[in-house]
Amino acid sequence: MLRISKITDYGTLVLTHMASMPEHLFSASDLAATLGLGVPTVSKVLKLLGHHGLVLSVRGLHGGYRLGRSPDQISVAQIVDALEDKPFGLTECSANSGVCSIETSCRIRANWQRINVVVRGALEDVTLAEMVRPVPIECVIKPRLADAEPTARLGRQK
Amino acid sequence: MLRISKITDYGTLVLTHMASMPEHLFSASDLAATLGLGVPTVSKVLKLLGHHGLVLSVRGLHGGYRLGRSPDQISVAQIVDALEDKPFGLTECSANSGVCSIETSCRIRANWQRINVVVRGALEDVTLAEMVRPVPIECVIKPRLADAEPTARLGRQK
DNA sequence: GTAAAGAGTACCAAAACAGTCCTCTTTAGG
DNA sequence: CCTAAAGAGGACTGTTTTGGTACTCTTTAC
Repeated sequence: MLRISKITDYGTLVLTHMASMPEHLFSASDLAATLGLGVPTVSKVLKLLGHHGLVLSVRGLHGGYRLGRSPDQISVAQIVDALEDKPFGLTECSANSGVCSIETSCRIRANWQRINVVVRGALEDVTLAEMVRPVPIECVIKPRLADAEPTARLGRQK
Repeated sequence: MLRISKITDYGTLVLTHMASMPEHLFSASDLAATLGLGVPTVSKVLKLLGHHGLVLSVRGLHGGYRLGRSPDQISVAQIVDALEDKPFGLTECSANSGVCSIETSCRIRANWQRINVVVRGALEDVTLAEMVRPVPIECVIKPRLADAEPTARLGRQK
């Protein structure tokens, strides 16, 4: 359905927050409390990020996590790769379905891969450093394409 | 998980096949047989496509479907819009989670929207007409991530 | 009037997600 | 060297999505 999973969303949140103090050591429970997420959830995210070197862990008493490299060396694509369980791609290579015998399907797949390249480029283009930087345009009022719910909770952040 | 759903995949297949004979009237069962898909599945796809004007239906005996407009007027984005049930966007606006009160989350969301724009642009850029055109490269053996031949039109990144 | 074709809706099984929990290892501090 | 805090690694489970089907109604050529 063309969405990133919740866990990836959490990942960007966690990493963005950590990027604001790149040298600081954060415990999972600290982060959970600060970001308003569950401790087990944050732990899971951090474990996965650790596997890909996006964060470094320090075990033992007074352990925690810190950023694995500088924020401008971490792209959104890397976060997605670390947290989404399936490999990147808009389409499953439908290679094993019988459909592949139809000659048109081959052309279709090639075109989807072309699209994939562009999408991935977009994800690689945005780094954590940019996520942290204040956004030029004001970001509060701007509605999403189909933002129906008029909850006013966004008003507090200016 | 950053994938299009199967139904969208089927939709591109069906439309691509129809685009090869834009004036011809196809019955759902014809298409199902040709493409090796189930009749109910193809029906579902065609019904949804019809709601968005991508195909026109002719009811009654000897009825069927034909393309709603010329292949170069149908973009992949339109197919996605017709067949994915949630509105386009990589992220749910996490509006209702408590996370929104954190000030960084606003910046993150703005950045995700930037990414959304690029992704959507990629989908809007590819038309059915292009999907039908023979692909320059041979496409059978080529593995997934390997190819990155940047088409001039698509090369928006960097 | 009938049969073929689409329209609309409801339903169910399977897969994916999200979140939690449990046990084991590491390590600072007393 | 014992303890408690923190991470590592799995396993598990309830819920949501999805994919596919089925059933009934409407339309229309002959």
